[in-house]
Amino acid sequence: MIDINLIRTDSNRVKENIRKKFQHEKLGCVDKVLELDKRQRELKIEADNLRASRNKVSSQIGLLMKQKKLEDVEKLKLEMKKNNERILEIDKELEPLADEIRNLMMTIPNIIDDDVPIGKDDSENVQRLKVGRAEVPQFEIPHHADIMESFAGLDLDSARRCSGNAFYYLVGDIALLHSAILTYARNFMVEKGFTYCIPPFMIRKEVVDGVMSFSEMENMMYKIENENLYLIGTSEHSMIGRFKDTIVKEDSLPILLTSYSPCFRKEVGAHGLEERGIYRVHQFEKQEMIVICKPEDSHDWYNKMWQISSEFFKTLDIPHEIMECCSGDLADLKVKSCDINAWSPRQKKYFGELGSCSNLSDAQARRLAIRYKTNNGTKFVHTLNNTVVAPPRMLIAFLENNLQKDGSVLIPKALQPYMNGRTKIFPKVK
RNA sequence: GGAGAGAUACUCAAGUGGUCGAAGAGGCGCCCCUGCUAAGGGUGUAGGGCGGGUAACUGUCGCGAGGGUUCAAAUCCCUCUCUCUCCGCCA
Repeated sequence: MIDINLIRTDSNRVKENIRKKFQHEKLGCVDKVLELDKRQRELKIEADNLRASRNKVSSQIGLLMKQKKLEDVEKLKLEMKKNNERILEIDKELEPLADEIRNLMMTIPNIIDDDVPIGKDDSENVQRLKVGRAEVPQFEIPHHADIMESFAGLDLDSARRCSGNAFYYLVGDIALLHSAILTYARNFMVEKGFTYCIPPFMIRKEVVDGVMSFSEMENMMYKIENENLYLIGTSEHSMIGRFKDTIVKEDSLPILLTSYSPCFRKEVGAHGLEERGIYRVHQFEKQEMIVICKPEDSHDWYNKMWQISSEFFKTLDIPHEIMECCSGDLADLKVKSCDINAWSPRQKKYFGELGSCSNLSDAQARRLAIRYKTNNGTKFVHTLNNTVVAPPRMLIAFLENNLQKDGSVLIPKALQPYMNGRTKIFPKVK
């Protein structure tokens, strides 16, 4: 939700932003908000004036009561009855007006950053950076599910029987690798100055509404039956929720956190849920980074954050690219966002979303009332989030890029301490 | 799950129908004292949301949320939510 003042003072900018995002059907919302807002203010002024006179008369009545001038009191009471009827009328008209404005405001997207590339959808995202040598080896790289199976490391059949489609068992070295990557990622972030945090894995509806748009919620969140609780889709949700309705100290900013959590996603509407392997699943684990900072600093933090991800990937010998999301691919709450895609020597292209770095500016802060105090009043903070690593997906890239011709997989130096010093793992199944 | 207590501004906290933007305190500003620190004395100051006004200023709403009673509600009534404490259960 953007500041309504921006619509009042510079509605063209808001409209221009909507055009940039190719959501032309929402252009009418802006004028509608202006119109409703005008009417709302007119009514409010009238009601405020009526209330002012009521307040005045009420204290008069108090005085007259003391002087026992009862007939005057009765006269005034009658007057106020009429007064109140009109107030009630106005309130009735005001009530749906406020809801309508709020609903419209919720659909108006956040103002995107000036340097976000303009484009309709993800096909127009722009490559910002390429790191590592994207090579195709002499031998053929099998599908990641096959690689895992060669290590006896993946059991999808049992997972389907136990939990259904898009669940998985990781076993043995593959499972160890999974956990090693997470632990490594956690320590990596702590060394960058981030504080490690384990958040709740379920959150209340109010927090859900604060951190994501309605359509995202519908497609992602699992609700707990008979409870006002949802399973988190990412620790970002509970990490930002941690600050709901708080005023943080100015000198505590920026707040740098790295959190671990399992993530649960319905993936409704996502294509290829039936696709083989563990690319798209209902449950995965993730190390996340969160930054809460002053508005003027969010731009810089955004750049720092995706660079940290890139550096992390580099230490795991994963060639990757940073793709800047174009205007049309940007979720409505986001000001700017980029994906980190890993090289797939099997598919011979970069593949999707091993991580996603976003600047939400004050969108979440506004909804959740997260502020900090300055010399002249309180201001909304800015919130940013970025994936450090989500191991199931990372495993795909990791295995493909570190696979050797003989079927073994190299463990990069950085990861070796977390794999009991092993430099290589070997397939179990011939 | 059972029982009890509570929710007031940045924080703590007083306040049971009219003079409550809401006592008091912390905080914050300035000054003094103490050679650091901890602490002490004096003095000043502000206060949230939404409106109107170039501005000084001004109107209104606000005391967990939503309803109700009343000319008038932090205060009375109803419903709901959340928090804390104790007990129970359990990694």
